[in-house]
Amino acid sequence: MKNTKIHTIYTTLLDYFGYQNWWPIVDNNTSLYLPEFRTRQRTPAEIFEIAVGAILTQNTNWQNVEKALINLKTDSVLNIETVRDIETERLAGLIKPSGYFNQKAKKLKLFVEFIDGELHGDIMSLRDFDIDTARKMLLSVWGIGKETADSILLYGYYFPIFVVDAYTRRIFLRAGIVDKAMEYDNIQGIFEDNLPVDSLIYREYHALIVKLGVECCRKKSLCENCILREKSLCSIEAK
DNA sequence: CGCCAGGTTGTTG
DNA sequence: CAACAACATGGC
Repeated sequence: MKNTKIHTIYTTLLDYFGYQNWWPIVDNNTSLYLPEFRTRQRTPAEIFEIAVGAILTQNTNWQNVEKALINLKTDSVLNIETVRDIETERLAGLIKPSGYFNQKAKKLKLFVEFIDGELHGDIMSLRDFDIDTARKMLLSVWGIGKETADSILLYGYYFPIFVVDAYTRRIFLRAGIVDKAMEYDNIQGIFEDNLPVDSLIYREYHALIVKLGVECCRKKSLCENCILREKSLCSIEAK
């Protein structure tokens, strides 16, 4: 059975916040969110940057990730060849602002090993696998879990796969649509079963969820500002 | 100063 | 299998 609330919340957030144009690309020391990202295919360089950003943003705010990406770009390190050749210690130093820098440096190295090995150096070739295979391939890489894999697949390659993150859990827990014990794939299924199979909708919806999470649905919620509460789509008491 | 951020992995009961 | 620890920086 269809849960129309899932789609209603999407259109409500889109009306209120507008298109988010994710995933950002860093240029001239700022993150760019361009309308063209909604329609045009990503270039190999962009896909690599999106994947690096997805790894660096694990449990880390974007502001810190942006600093790390700026460091990488400034030193011309944000490409497969250079990440392959750079010393792990120097890579870790460049991404220090994003936190967990030793682990993340290792993750970036292993991701490039994956591209070299499984994809024969061609990052675009992941597109040619079916969605389940591509996901399993990414999940086999140490340091890439479900959210990171799905972010790469959705925002890099436009595979129609819904990204579930901490904000998704929190917002839809508070809205009474998911429960605390629900697992990642289960929550993902709720969205995919109640929305058109459409990469653009999945991309914008997840970005809008993050927008609402940052602006209103924080750990200490700011319900007085929340459009979902205003539209009676979420009924928790403000605390 | 304490809290927290667009998670993942490893360990323990 | 669930709960918990480890990983770490910078902004508010």
